[in-house]
Amino acid sequence: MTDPRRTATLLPTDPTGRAVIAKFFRALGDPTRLRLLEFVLHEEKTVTQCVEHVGLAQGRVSTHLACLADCGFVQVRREGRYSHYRVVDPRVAELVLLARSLSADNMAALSECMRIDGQDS
Amino acid sequence: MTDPRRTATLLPTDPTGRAVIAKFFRALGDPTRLRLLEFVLHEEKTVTQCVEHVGLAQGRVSTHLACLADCGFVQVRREGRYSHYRVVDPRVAELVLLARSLSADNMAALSECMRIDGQDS
DNA sequence: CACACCGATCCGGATAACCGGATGCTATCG
DNA sequence: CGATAGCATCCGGTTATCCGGATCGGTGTG
Repeated sequence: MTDPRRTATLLPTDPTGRAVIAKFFRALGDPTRLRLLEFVLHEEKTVTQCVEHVGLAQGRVSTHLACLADCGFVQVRREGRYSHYRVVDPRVAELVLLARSLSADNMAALSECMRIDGQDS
Repeated sequence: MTDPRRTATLLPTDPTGRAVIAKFFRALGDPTRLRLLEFVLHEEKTVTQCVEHVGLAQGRVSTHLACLADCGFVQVRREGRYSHYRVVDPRVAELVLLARSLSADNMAALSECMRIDGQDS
């Protein structure tokens, strides 16, 4: 940021913003972020609460939450020295549920797919 | 396949299969795969057609398609030496449209999110 | 005002994912 | 039956992503 030139996204590598949609999906493609998303789905949580919940370093959790906020999945509400995160848009839950139902029919193949996260043996 | 121990996914790191869902989303988190998915959304395409469409190496495209198939987004139909790929489940289009509508409201923040694909300046 | 608390950002290091090019396998064609 | 076309898989290299630990700003508290 602090970008002098406003040409940040002039030629977005593709006409329909596919790269942006891909980024959007990648934000959901991390177990920790998914976990955090579920955690703040129904009620506001502070960063510290999230840290306790997922058990990762505070800096990491803060970054994950900021990422989710950038991508529009969660909202931040600052109050004194606390930051409260929460999901507001109901389409978020809808999206996750749709993904869950879609992947339920393919759990086997999906979990054996070595082309993503190829952990063998 | 050829799996001696059937304990492939005994303790999947999380109870609800969050890791699998994350994998599922990551499959959609690549611009090329997204492009291929759209390409085979309404009609069957061979690998060669896909290669011509996206302009990447044949082996790469083949792998991308296999990945999409593993994750249940597309189906394969083998005919002679041709492999025809296609989207069958209508929920796939639904999922992508939902993502598009959700990200549309956050294009600005999303495209500037440096925490994913941090390409600066 | 000094101090503890909360949260955001920066840093190097480790791992996963993407890529092109080469190779192998099967099916069709001449 | 040799040659070729269509796909799938393997390989080394580059880039992105995730991580913990350290640091820095801002906010209350004693």
